[in-house]
Parts: sequence; C-alpha cells; structure tokens
Amino acid sequence: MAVLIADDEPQMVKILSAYFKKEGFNVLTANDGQEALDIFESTKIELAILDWMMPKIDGIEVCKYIKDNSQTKVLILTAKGQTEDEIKALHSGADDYIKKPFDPQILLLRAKKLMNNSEEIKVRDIRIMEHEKKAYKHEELLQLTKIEYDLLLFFSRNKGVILSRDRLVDSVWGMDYDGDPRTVDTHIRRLRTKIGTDIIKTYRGVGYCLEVKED
Amino acid sequence: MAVLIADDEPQMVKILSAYFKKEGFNVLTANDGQEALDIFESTKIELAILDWMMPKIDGIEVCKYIKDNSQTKVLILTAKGQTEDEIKALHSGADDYIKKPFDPQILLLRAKKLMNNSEEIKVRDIRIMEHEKKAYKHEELLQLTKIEYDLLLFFSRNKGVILSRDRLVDSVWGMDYDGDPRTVDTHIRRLRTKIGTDIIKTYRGVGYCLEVKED
DNA sequence: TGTCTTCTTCTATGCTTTTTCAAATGCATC
DNA sequence: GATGCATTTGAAAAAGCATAGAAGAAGACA
Repeated sequence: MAVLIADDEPQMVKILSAYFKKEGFNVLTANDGQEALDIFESTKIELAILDWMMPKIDGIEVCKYIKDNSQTKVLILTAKGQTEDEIKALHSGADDYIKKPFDPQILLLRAKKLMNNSEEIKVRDIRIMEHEKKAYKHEELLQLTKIEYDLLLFFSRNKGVILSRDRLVDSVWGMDYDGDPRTVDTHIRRLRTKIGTDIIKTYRGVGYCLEVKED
Repeated sequence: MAVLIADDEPQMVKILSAYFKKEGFNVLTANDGQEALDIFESTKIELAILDWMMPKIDGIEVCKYIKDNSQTKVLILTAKGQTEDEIKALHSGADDYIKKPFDPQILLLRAKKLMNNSEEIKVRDIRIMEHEKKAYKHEELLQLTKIEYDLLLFFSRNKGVILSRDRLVDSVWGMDYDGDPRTVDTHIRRLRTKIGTDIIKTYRGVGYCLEVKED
C-alpha cells in the first residue's frame, strides 16, 4: 500500500509522512508536481495526497493525469478556500479535498476511507491486485493464465507455508478435480519462468512453498 | 435514484430539495430522525443527507442504523466544527461530512461523487459524458447502442480491472437476466469495432478488461 | 395495425491458447 | 551409485474466444 505525498513545504511532507508511516503505510514523497508524476509513473500508488500549489506542475494537473490513467485515489490539499476552487478540485477528478490548516487525524481518516476498497498482496517484488485480478512484478503486468494466477494467489495467501500438491489441486482446481496431481508441476514450472525461479521453493516429497525471504 | 434529505430547518430542506430535483433526482424529505428512518425503511434510498442535530433521533444514530442495514451512502451535515465531531461522524460510517454553512453546489458535487455520478470519464482517446449519455472518440461522437454504451460506461468505471462475463451481465443487463453470458462476446465485438480493437483486452478464462495503457 | 428498420440474442464454425499427460532427463538423498 | 522424486520437453486434447450470420424482439413511422 503505497501513499504518495506531494507538497513543496518540507515541513508538511514530514508531518504527513510520519502519520502515515506510523499507520503502516509505505510512503513516497515529492516536492513538486513533476516529481509526483515521475513517482506515479514508476510505482503503483494507492493514494496520492497532492498540494494544489506546487512548483512546475500544480496539484490539479497532476490529479487529472493520475485520474485519466489509473484507479488511484486522489486527495487535494490546499490553502485556498474559495467555493470555486473546491468545485474545480472535485471536477478534476479528485476524490476528496481538504483545506489547510487541517487536523492530520482527519486527513488520515479520510485517506483511509478512500483506500479501504483496494486489496493487494505483496510478496518480494510481486504484487497481486485482487480486485483487478492482475499480478505485477516490479510494477510490470505479468501475463499469467487463469491457473497461474490462481496458483500465485493461493501461494501468496499462504506465504511461507509448504503446500502439498493435493492441497494446491483442491484449492486451485477444486475438490472434484480428478486429474493427475503432477500436473501441478508443469504449472509451477511455467509460473516460475514468469515470476522468477527462486520465489517458489520445492520441498522434496512434501510440496511447494512461496518463500518470503530469499536465502 | 432516490435521495433522502433530513433536517429540522425547513428552509434548509427546501433549498437542498430544489437543487437535487433540478438535477433530476427523486427527492424525499424528513424533518427529524424518526421520520428519516421511517422513509429509509420503506423506500430504496441511494444517498441520505442527514443533519447531525435533529429532534427525536440525531443524525449520527440514523447514520449508524442505515450503515448497518444497507449500502446506502450517507453524508452528514453539521453546524459543529470540532475535530472530534468530524472524527465521530466519519467513525459512525458516514461517507462524507460537510460543515454548515456550505455552498449547495459543493454539496451537490460531493453527493454526486458518492453516487458515482461523475460528469465525464476519460480513458485513452475515449471520453464519456455521463449526463449526456454520449461517448466520444477523438471529439467525435460514437454511435453506440444502449447496451454498448452501458458496457463502455461500466468498463470505464472500472478501468484496468478484469471483469468477468457474469459481472458484466449483472451490471449491464441486471441481476435478473437469465440469458447466455456469451451474448456479452457479441457486444464486446461490436463495441470494439467502434472504439478500437485494442482498448478492451480479453483475458482467456477470466473476462475482459479496459486497458488504461497500451502495451 | 402493419411494415420497415434497428438492435439483441443465440448458434455454428474455425482458430488460438491453455491445459494435460507421458516420456526423458536431471538431481538430491540415503 | 541406486532410488525416488522433480524438472523439462513436446505433443495431443480440451477449452475458450472471435467471427459471421440467422432468427427473434423491439421500436419507428406511416
């Protein structure tokens, strides 16, 4: 769960970062609009908190770009207080708008509200976006078949647990499947070529395991 | 699309009613919390706008009840301005919170956002104007049939998400449709000839997805 | 009401991708 | 180094999709 905080006031970035980090979020920061866009392009961002007035590219423009190109939630932060500005912000696609000065706790609450519908699982450099039904490696979409995706999802829901072929068959193929359990091997192999060979480890005679740490 | 407006100030109810009716919403009004609950129980409400301070049952309690028993969106209206109150409102499950006095236009915008009625959605070179019920490609009007339009709208509300046939059928045709889910294929095909073949991608065995980026 | 047009649904066919299985090869463990 | 299990490979089988077209339904218009 990465949160992008973009503001040209270092003090503001510092305070907000602290709040979000404390809550367990992965925080990325930018000091101007250009930087914010660069980060957005290279990382999968869950929520972007953008100051309206920023050097190079302003928050509204950054917001528009993000909204046109993703499902990322956007919260605009501003010192302005005019009705018109708020309308402009909401029209740019922003999901919420908060006027400075504000209570960081409120911001945190509103931010959480915006994020609570996007589940994701992260393991090593693999990220599974469950609501998208897609998986990424290093922000790059993995071209997985249905079975490969289901396998990976099951593994990542059981990180660090050794899973027998039977268990994998039961949950990925279904209880009523009566094929050869060794078919699993083939799919594991193809999954490995796509996500990296060292991520799923073989436990001879027992099963397979998605290792949380490399060794 | 029914909107419930509950406030003990008749003037406020009157003004808000006028605004929402003008936008084509079906408006129901209540003067206290008990009335609001009665209406909620007897009608299908999409959004409830509740004043915090109301006779009989206050807005927060009404909000909790609504949130425990439905998917209805709730927007709390209040004269209070304390941080604590705002936190309390958001914790009661409210989707948004606006302090009085406020500009009715802002309330309308925020309300629309909660109801998922954004004015326009952009994806790649496609633009959908929801209030016009029209879609454009490169500023050129697309001649879409109703189903094609509804499909495209649903896809664009879920850009980047893989949508199964069942999900598409449920939201475009309705839950009670009992036709062949493969009918979707035909409509996707015709939609593709109109908006461009590479925009909706097939995920074999999973579904279809409106891709945000070309690859 | 009847005719015409447009939109929707469904079926059939061929094609592509995915899945499965079997046989050969490779590797760890005793 | 023998044994049993895992990996690799390839080819057949199965599954899923695109396309086209016909039949059916809905709506427009006289």
